[in-house]
Amino acid sequence: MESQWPKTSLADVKRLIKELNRGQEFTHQLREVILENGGTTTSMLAEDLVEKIMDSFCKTLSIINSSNSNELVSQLVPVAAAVLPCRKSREGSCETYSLKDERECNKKRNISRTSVKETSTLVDDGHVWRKYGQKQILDAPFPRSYYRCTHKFDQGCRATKQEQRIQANPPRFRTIYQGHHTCTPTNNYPTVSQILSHTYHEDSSSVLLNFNSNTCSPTFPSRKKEIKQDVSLISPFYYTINHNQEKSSSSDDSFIPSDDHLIEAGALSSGSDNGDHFISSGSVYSSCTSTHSTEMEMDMYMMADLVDFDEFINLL
DNA sequence: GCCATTTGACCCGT
DNA sequence: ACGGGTCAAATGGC
Repeated sequence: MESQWPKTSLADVKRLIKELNRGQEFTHQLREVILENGGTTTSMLAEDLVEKIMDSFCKTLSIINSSNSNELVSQLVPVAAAVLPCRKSREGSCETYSLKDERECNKKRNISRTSVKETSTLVDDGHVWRKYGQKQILDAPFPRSYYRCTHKFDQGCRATKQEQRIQANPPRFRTIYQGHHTCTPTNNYPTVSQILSHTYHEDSSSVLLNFNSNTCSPTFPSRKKEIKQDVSLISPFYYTINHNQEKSSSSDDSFIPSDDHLIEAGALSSGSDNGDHFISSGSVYSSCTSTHSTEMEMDMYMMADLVDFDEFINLL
């Protein structure tokens, strides 16, 4: 299968995967260290691991950048900045993050993540919310509803959202998500091999691999209709690896023009399902369709868990 | 009876 | 002082 890839693109993808995998492993180790220390201020070891994670992600960005994939980089940088802890400038540090970036990062540290989604209907984003207030907003024709994650008190999850109707006819709703879910999953996640095995054994079926280790929602549905999760919250991007030289219709932003395959990235539209290119969030979505395309949507927040990227790329 | 929603009161930032 | 966000008692549905 590797021969189907253009050499340079394949090499870049493999390097990218490897670096992501490293970041995953280091993050995992860091979590272990933090857990061992009972969540208190950690040691030089933890600091070193954070450095490695930063290095890993910076290299990933450089690899992508060298592939002239500016659009993907433009999406990766803010995501990585949100994921990774800010740090002081240090000799030999990755050039991807400038001092200005770090200042911006520090400035935004205490600002909770916010995203806005406008939809024609109030869709179930897969999370369990508890309404805690409603208020009439000045100069707004419709009241605004306030929701918090149902796990706010039992798990300290601080995710909230606001919903407000902004237009009567046709109906239009604005949902503002703040913070991200820190509640723990209630079930186990499949491995990549499980995903691929499941996918290829069930023709035209689809499965979801959820990277979102803090999700409150079901994570391994077998049917597309069940794969409805919060798209806006995690600022996702996604890749399409098309084995049939067909440009995916799920994105307008091709970042690696290639001979045999396309890997695409783009911001997701709100919860759309356009047949073969179903979009979900916080997840890797694999679809074994008639075009044999595989879509991967990667939640960069959740790199610490679940997926062996080397195994994944080897299986492609 | 339990749990989610409603809604007026209160808090806080500007 | 005002407006937006949150709290918490009251209410309603199962």
